[in-house]
Amino acid sequence: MPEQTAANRPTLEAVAARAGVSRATASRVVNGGAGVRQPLVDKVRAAVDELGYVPNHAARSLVTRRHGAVAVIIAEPEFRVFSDPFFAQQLRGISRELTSRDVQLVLLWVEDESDHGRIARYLAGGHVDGAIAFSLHGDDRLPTLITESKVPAVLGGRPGTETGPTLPYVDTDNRGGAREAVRHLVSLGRRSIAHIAGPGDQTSALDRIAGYHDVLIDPDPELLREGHFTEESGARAMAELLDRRPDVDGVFVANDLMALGALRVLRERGLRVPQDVAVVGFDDMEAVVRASDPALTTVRQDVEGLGRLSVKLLVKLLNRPAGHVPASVIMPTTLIRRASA
Amino acid sequence: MPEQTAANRPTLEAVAARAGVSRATASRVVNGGAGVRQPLVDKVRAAVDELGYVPNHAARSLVTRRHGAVAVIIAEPEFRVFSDPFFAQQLRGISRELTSRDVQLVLLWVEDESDHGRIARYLAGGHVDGAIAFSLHGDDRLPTLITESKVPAVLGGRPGTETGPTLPYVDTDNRGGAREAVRHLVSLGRRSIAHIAGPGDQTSALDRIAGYHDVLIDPDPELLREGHFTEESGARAMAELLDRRPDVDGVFVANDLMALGALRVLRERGLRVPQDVAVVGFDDMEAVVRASDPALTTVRQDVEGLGRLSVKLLVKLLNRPAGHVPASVIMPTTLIRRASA
DNA sequence: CGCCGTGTTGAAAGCGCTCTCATGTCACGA
DNA sequence: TCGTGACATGAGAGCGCTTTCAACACGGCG
Repeated sequence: MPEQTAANRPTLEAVAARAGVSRATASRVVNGGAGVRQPLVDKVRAAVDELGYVPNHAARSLVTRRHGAVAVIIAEPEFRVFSDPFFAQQLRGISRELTSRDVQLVLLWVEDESDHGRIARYLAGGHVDGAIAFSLHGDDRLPTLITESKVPAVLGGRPGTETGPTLPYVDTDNRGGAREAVRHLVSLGRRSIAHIAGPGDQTSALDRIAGYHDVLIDPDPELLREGHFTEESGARAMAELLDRRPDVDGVFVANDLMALGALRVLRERGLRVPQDVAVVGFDDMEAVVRASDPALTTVRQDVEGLGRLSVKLLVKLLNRPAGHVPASVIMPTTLIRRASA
Repeated sequence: MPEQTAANRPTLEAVAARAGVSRATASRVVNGGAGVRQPLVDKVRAAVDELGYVPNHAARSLVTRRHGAVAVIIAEPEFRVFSDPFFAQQLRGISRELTSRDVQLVLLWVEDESDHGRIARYLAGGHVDGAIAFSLHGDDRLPTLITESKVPAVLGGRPGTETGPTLPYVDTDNRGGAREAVRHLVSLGRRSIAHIAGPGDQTSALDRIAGYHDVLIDPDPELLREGHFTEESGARAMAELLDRRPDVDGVFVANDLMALGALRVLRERGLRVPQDVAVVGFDDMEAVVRASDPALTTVRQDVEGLGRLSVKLLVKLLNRPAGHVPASVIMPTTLIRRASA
């Protein structure tokens, strides 16, 4: 491969000349070689190798109107992205899946509403073939914005109370997973089963509450407490719970991190887990589960799989017969039984 | 702004026609309007607004050979990205700084050496104006790869034992910060000062060790223990330390997370901090520091600033007079005095 | 009054590629 | 032998933009 800088890259023209074919034929070979006879294919391939030819993406996009790139929009205030592996893991799933399709990932990090204009402009600018937005909160205007930009897009996580045309989404079966967790506690013979929920502006938290209510009809409101998905808020919720309902013998906690806090408080109060109080978490986050004592029984969700799935859904959307929007996808959960329940 | 899909976007031609000027003049206005008289500037601006014109990036790149995009290469095995806010924070700094310059961020996540080919191809493909790679380990071939791709690039963090042409980098003053930490312990009158270091394949860990040695000439090797930057490894190192050198009265721990583990062990052993053993961490990671008891004295590094700085350095590199490579940049640290030392 | 420099505008080339369409080739059947 | 259809190939248009260069207008100066 000859020495070359960004400036003097060989063009398809050069490849064609070297291979003794037309630019059109060279182009066909570079794009798969369909409809070109083998000897010519070989010649062109050889020329490509010898010259170190790499197609010019801008030129290609100009004519194909495709970009081989997808925007990933993270709308999340700083603290959550940092405290929660959830995002990194989902992003990794997306990254892997895009990579395997040879599609680039353009990261758009939205800090607040003041960024909306920029995002809208970028999407409308037609720089990407599609978009994946994840982590949306109840009142987020982002889905509307994205819809208006006309860029094919999917959401990671069920959107909130958006009206208007909705985008397809992927999500974990939060409600079903919660049901399974609570049913498990019931099957252990627990009578006073509490729920430490996540923040009410996130659909995942709401869905888990719904699952709790699916199984336990009309529970004492004191048994339902809200945390912020952090260890500390889980501890606080557990403490309050014990103060008001000392008879509690089972707790379904909306995520593992809060469950960790709950376990700590139970330990501090001298209560045995699972004998006195059985605890079930949600997520099956490796680092957290490993740190827990006793080992945490929890509802596993495949976060990386969620990321991958969002890409698959987007791809389906991009290849759809015009006007047909694919259905949203819900990923199943698995109850992982360990020592805590 | 008229209804439009990705397909029927107005072109510069349309804007020019509507404004009653040539395409060339319209282009000048769109790109700042230098050398065009005010009345025409206004007319073109109006036409742009009325038509909702957005320049076609591919067409522009094709002629300017610039892309308005930078690749950010994360080379890190899964577990660290997740356990350590360091990366998200640095990424956010980069994202913010690029956004403010209207440059897009293309994320390339490198899992292992098998991805190197793909990365090299992408960089050589000339899709981006520059690259920022961060989190490199001692034997990483990535810098070489990047250098060979001829794409202007900077590194986040001092690279390891690479030979050959090195890329400019940004890094925290790990050595200076470590010196400051150890000097502080000395100033407190501590006599047996230990160091719990990070893994030996990372330059940041090595530099902090060097800083420790700068202050303490020829310390007992037993006072130096290695961890993996995790809470647990910090605890283990502290336990070993106490077993072998029960006289230890000061510890400089290479990061806050390990310091947290060290504090836990000290507490478990009934030792008072700082009275019996003074502890200094490194990073000043908010979430960790908040969880520590007593409040952790630590060396603050501005991680987000590091990310921003890497962008600034790259910009300098891109605008350099040919052949002139800007110098690497080291960011200063600050000792934050709290209760633990 | 003519010339020249300065500043503004437009015509047109061309960035590197894809893709349509016309042309050519070849095997086969009539 | 010739026509025919299937397939392979090349010529060339054109994607939307920037940028050079020529043309032109205008004012000041000799």
